[in-house]
Amino acid sequence: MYLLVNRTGNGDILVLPLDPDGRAAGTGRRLTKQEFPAYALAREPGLPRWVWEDTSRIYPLLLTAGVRVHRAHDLRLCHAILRQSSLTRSSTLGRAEDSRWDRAPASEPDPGASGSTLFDLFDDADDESGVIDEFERQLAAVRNSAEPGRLRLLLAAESAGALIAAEMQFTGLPWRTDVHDALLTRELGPRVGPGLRPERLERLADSIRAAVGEPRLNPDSHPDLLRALNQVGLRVTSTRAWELQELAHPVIEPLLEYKKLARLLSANGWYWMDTWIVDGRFHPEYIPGGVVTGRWATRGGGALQLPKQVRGAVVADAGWKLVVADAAQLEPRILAALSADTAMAAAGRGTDLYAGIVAGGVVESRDHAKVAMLGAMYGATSGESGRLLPRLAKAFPRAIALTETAARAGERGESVTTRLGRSSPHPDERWQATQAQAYDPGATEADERRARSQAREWGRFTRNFIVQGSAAEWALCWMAEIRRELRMLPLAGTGDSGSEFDHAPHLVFFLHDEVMVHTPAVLAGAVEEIVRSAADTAGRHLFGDFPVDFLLTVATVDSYAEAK
DNA sequence: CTCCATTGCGCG
DNA sequence: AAAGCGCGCAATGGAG
Repeated sequence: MYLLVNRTGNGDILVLPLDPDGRAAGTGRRLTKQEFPAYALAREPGLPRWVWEDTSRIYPLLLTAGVRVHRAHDLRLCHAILRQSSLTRSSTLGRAEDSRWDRAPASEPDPGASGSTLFDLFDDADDESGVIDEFERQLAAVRNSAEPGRLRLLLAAESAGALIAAEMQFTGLPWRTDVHDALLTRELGPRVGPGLRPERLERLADSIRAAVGEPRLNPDSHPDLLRALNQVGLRVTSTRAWELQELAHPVIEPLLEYKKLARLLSANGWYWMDTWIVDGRFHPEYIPGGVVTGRWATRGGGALQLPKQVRGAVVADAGWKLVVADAAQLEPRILAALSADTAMAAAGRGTDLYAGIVAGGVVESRDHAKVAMLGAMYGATSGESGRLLPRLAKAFPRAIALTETAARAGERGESVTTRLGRSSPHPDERWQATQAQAYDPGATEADERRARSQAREWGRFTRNFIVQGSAAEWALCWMAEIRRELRMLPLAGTGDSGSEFDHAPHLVFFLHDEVMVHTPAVLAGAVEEIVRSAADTAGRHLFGDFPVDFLLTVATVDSYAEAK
């Protein structure tokens, strides 16, 4: 059963039951914002699927009232998928002109809170039926597509992801500011005021200045630093660490150390801590579908780039544990399943996939296996990776053929589609124009070269899209399944009935192919079991009976730094 | 002053 | 442009 939720201009909530085809079925109710959570809670036992425009805007209303829902359909996210998918290209939704559903949402939080806003205009222009019509179009597009089952799974997974994202932002990641502060002080020296360098950093800056003989040099200025390096005879064209690493000169060691610590200070220093850690929790804003391939993005706080350096500050509460799980070699396993390459799937059965490739005699070392695989999925042509590719192609012809086919499609400007139906965007007009230019009778050699290089570039994008995007789908299904099973977990032993989320295991972090669950210590074993079985379930959802393993590394720890 | 591109580096 | 995908963010410095 569907329950459509729509917000009126004055902040009230309209709820309307819909039939399986998305048509109004029964009478609607008008609720105030305050009444809505209790209403939702009362309906949850019937496991309705809540249909709303934007989970990130409406769900916090429920979360702040302590109410969580099982299932949702996020119209904005699902629209984006169906609009682009080659599987629904001929649907009404696929053929329509751009509408408000195709425009980025205004980033104002809580539109109902203030009086007259842009949102009121929306509501006057787009009443209830606009939302119902959109939902009907989406259901029809799925129903009439060649792969309704896959698309339904994708939309459910995407929407579940939106629920999880809102919940994780709301709950936050346990973060010990005292541990973080101690770590910063150990590395950088005691905290100093804004604009000043901590002691350790200042000393390194002095060493750098002395080594290049420029007492006033600001090591944070790339142009100045580059000039100074050239001045002392170092033939570098940039100040990148990997390039400096190769050189022998007294300035190199302090400079590399400076760069590392300066990065720590600016990216995850005290200022970051003050800004993002509230009451012992890190609350990043996750953006489901924020990356073209379907991966999540984040806004603020750099949650997807938490350096290993500071992970020690992520510590479970007293009496609690962190269960950290990581899908091992996810993308190559996805590739094996996508291409039904049984030899490659076999190489990863019950073991590290790269080790399996070595054991099969394809290459000599795990490092070679890894660099060759990554190269195949990213489109490397030269170097070690390029040299090893033929051996992979011989051992795993189906897998490599799939990546090549995806690349060729991109080079022609065509889109590619993931396992569940997310399609890559088409290249823009400038790309098309450059290609057209190369076919012009008057085209120069340079025109052709430019077109070819640009075509290859887009080919590398589509080549990777199909793997990265399908892996993102697997990860969403995995996490959705974890969430579902966690909620069914009996909370015996915690002295709690289970309605209070403060006492139940819950997801607190997600990083492309890695999840973290914060759980009462007594339930850690059960959580590990759930995380593992959810991976198998996700594999079956995407690939049916195809015999591919999705191996996990799972660790129950007190601190994130202990995982891996 | 604000806006924007560039550089560099963190993550998968 | 590291050799090859996808991101976010901070700092700098030039342009307006």
